[in-house]
Amino acid sequence: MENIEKNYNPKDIEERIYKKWMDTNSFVANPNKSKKPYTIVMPPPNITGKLHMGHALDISLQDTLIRYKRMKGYEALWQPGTDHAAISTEVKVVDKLKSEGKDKYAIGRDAFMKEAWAWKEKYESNIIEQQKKMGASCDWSKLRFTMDEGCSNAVLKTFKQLYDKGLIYKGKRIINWCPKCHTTISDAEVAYEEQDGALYNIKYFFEDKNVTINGKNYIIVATTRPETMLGDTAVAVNPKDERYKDIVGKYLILPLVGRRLEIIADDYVDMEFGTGFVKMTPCHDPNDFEVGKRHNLEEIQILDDDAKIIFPNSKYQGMDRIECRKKIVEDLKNEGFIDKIEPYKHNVGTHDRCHTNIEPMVKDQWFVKMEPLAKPAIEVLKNGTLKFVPANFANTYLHWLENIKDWCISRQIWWGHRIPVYYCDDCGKMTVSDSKVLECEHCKSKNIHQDEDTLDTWFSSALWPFSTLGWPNTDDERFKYFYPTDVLVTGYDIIFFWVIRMVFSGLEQTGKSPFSEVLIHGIVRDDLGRKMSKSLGNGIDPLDIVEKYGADALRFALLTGNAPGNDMRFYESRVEAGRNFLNKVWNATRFIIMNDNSDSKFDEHYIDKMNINKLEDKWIISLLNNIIKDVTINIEKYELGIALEKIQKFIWEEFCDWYIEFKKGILYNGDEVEKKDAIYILKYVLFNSLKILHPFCPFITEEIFEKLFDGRLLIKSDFPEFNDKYNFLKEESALEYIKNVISSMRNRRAELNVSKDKKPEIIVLTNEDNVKEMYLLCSDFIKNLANVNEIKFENEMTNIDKYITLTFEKSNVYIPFAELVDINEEKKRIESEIKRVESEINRAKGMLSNEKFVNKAPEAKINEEKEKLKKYEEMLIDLNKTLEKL
RNA sequence: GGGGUGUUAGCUCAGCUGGGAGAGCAUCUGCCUUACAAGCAGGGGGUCAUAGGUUCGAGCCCUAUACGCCCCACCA
Repeated sequence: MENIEKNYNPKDIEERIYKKWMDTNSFVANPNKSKKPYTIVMPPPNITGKLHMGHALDISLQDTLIRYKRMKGYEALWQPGTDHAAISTEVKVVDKLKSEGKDKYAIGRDAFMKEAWAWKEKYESNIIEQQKKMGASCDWSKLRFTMDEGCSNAVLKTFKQLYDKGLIYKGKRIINWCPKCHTTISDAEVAYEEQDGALYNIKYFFEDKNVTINGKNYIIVATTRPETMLGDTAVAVNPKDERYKDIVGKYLILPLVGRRLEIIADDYVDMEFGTGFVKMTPCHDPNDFEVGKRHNLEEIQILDDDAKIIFPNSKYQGMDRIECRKKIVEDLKNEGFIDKIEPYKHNVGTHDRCHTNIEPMVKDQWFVKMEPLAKPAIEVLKNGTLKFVPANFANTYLHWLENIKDWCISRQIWWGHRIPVYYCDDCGKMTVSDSKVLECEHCKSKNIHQDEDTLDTWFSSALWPFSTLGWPNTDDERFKYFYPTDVLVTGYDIIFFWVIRMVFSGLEQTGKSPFSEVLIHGIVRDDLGRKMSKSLGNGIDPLDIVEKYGADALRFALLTGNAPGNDMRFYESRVEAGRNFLNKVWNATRFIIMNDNSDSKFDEHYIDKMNINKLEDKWIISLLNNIIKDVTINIEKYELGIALEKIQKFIWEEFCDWYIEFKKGILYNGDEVEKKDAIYILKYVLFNSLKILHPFCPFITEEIFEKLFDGRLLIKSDFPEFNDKYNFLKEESALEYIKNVISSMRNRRAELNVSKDKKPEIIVLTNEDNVKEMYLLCSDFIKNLANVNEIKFENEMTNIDKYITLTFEKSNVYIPFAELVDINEEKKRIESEIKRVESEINRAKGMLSNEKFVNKAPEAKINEEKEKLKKYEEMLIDLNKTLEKL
C-alpha cells in the first residue's frame, strides 16, 4: 500500500480529480433509452460576473442532486451555460470603452457589438473555471450562451409566435426609464428605496377670482416633485369628497406657467391624504397616466432621455431635474405660491442595476400581454404539476401572477437580441419575422429598417430550459429525452424575474411546465447578517475559501445547518468544521491503509458470502444500512443538510470513535483470519460511506476511492441501497448498551481523576444470561476502552462498600475505587440517581394510569411506556440495595 | 395596505407526519494513547418570545400579543 499523508490536503488533489472526471467523460449525459433521464438546467451566470457565495451555494445544491441521481442510475444531465446579461454587460463595455477614450455612439452599433462579443469571449471562461473549482459536474460539452445561434432562434421563434397570437404588442405606455442607462426597464427591475425628501404644498389659484373654497381663492396641492408641475394638465379630487363637490369642473391657473387646469373627479384620489387635491402629470407618473387616459387629459412631456427639462422658451429649458426643482421652488417662494414645505420620507423607484432614480415616461415600447400567459402558470401550481420547496414560496409566485401587469420587453441598448420587427420606409407598415427579412411583406419594398431596440435579457432566459435542449427543433433527441427538466434550483430573489417567466414561457411554447419542482434557497450573508455587497466590501470570495480549505469543506459549510429557503450567515469556522470532518475521513482511510497488508482486490460482494458473527460487525453494518435508508429519504425530500449531518455523525461518531476503536484489539493482536475479516469490514463500511458522502463532498471521496479501491471511479458507481438482510436491530441495541456501560465508566473515572494507568478488576452483577453474554462478547472493548484489567461476574455482592456502583438495566458494574471517593458523596450521587429514576417511574406511571392515554394513544407508544416503567422499577430496586449497603 | 417569515444553549442555526430538546462554534476538566492536537475522553449550559386554546400528550397545530426580518403595492 502506498503512503498517505497525515493530513488531508485538498490543493494537491482537487485539480487532478476534476481532470480525471473530465477525461473519463463522467459528466456527459446523452439520450439513453435504457436509463431514465434526470435534468437540471443551471441558472446561467452573467458573463459580467465573478463567482460569489450565492453561486457557490447554488452549485453545491445542484451538484449534490445531480451526482446523487447519476449514482442512482439516471442519465443525469446538468446543463450549463452563461447569460449575456444585457444592461449589466452593456454598462461594463461602455465603461471599458470610456477608459480607452472611446464612446459607444461614436464607434457605432456594429463596432460596439464586436467589443461586447470580445468581452463575452474573455469573461465567460472565468466564471466557468470558477464553477469547476467548486466541483460542478455539468456536461461542459453542452455549454450554451443566451445569445448563441440556438438560443437566438428560440427567441425569434417565440417573439414571432407571441406576436402572431396577439400576445406581443407595441404601444405608447408609461414605462420606467433609467436616465443613466438610457433604457426602459420592466417593473420587476425597479427597486424602491426610501429617500429623504420634502412635501411641497403649493397654492393653485382659481381662474375665476370669485370662486372660493374655505374662504380662499386658491387650493393647495402637495407634491414631492415640484418640477413636474410643468407637465400638469389637471387637478383631481375624489368624486365622493363632499368638500370639493361644487368646484369640480372649475378651472385653476398653474403657477409660474399660467396653463388652465380643470378640476376633475377620479376615484384614484385618496380623500384622507393631504388636502385631497392631486396635481395630474400624465406623462411622468403612472397613476396620473391612468387618470389621464380616463379623462382624456393632455400629455405634456417635460423630461428628455437624460432627465433634463424640456420646456422651450423658458429659463427651465435644459435644466437637470434636481436643479430645476430648486429653481422652481425658489420661484414659487418668490411669487408667494408656497404654502409650506415639510420634510417627507418616501419610497422612490430606482434602477436595480445602477440605483439611479427611474423616471416614469410615456414612450412607444413593446409589451408582452401577461394575463393569458399567467393563467396556465397559476393552474400548474394549483393542480400540483409544479411544486415549490419549501412550499410557502408558492404564495409569492401566485401573488405575483395574480396581480401581473404587462411586461415591457424592449430595451434601448445594443447588447442583446434585436427585436425582429422591420418597418417599411415606403408604406410604413411592420413586418415581424423569425428569419431575416429583406423586403416589406405588405408592399414588397426593399426599403426597410429593423427596430433599433433589443429585448429584455429575461426574455431569452425565460426560454432557457428548452432553448438549451434544442428547441425550437422539437425533434431534437435531447429535447425529447431531457425535457421537461426535473428540478430548478435558485434563490428566492429571482422568482419573479426568472422562475415565473420560465414557467409561463415553457407552458406557452412547449405545452409543459419546464420543471416539476423548484428548490428555493436563501441568500448567503456575512457573519453580521448583512448582504454581501461590493459597496460594503464585505463579500467573501468562495475561491479564497476553496484555496484555503478545499471545495468539499466549503460545500459542507454551505449545505449544512440551514433549512431550504432560509438565509444563512457565512462563518469561516463552519468551513473549518467541515474541513476537520474531511480530515477525519482521510485519517480513517489512513488507519485502514496502515493496517492492511493484504494485496487482494476489494470485493464489495464478499460481504454476502461471509459469515458475519461478531456483535460489533453486525452493529456497524446494520447502522450503515439504516443510514443509507435515511439519507436516501432525506435527499429525495431535498433535506440535504439533514442527510449530510447524518452521514457525518455516522462516520465520525460511530465508525471512527467506536468501531475503529473496537477493532484495534484485533488488528494489533488478532490472528491473521480475524485481521483479514476486520480489514474487510472496515473497508466495506468506508466503501459505502464514501459513496453516500460523494454527492456532497466529491473530491476527497473520489480521491480515497481511487486509493483504496483499486483505482475505481466513484462518480460512476452506484448509490447503495437498504438491504433487509443487514438489519440487525438486536445487535444494534446490545452494542448500544455496552457503549453506555463504557461511557459511564469513563465518566466516573474522569470525575474522580483516575489515571489511565490504573486498570482495575471490575465486577459485573447480573442474573440474566443474555446480559452476561453481552458483557462477555464485549469484554475486550470494555477492557481497552474503559481501562479495565479484568471482568468478573457475580450473582450476589456482599462487600459493596469497597466499590463504586454503576447501575444499568439488568446489570450493575462495580469498580473498586471506593477509596477515591467520599462515602457521603457517593451516597449523595446515588440518591440523586434514585430521584431521577423515581421521577421517570412517576412519569411513566402517570401516563399509564391516565385512562384517556391508555384508550387513545397508539399501542406501540403504550408498550414503550410499559417497558420503560419495568426497566426503571428494576433499576430502582438495585439503587436502593446499593444505598442500603453503603 | 397586502403577503411571507422568524423568536430554541453564550453565538449561528437544525429539529422530518405532535410521543422524553440537538449540531457547529465558544466554554470548562484531563490527555501529544503508535489514524487524526484539524485530535481523544469527559463536563457545564435551554420556562423552545409571551398569553390562551386544541389534544391523553405541544418546540411542532390554532388564536391573540410583543419584538424582528423579507417581499409586494407605491398616497401626490
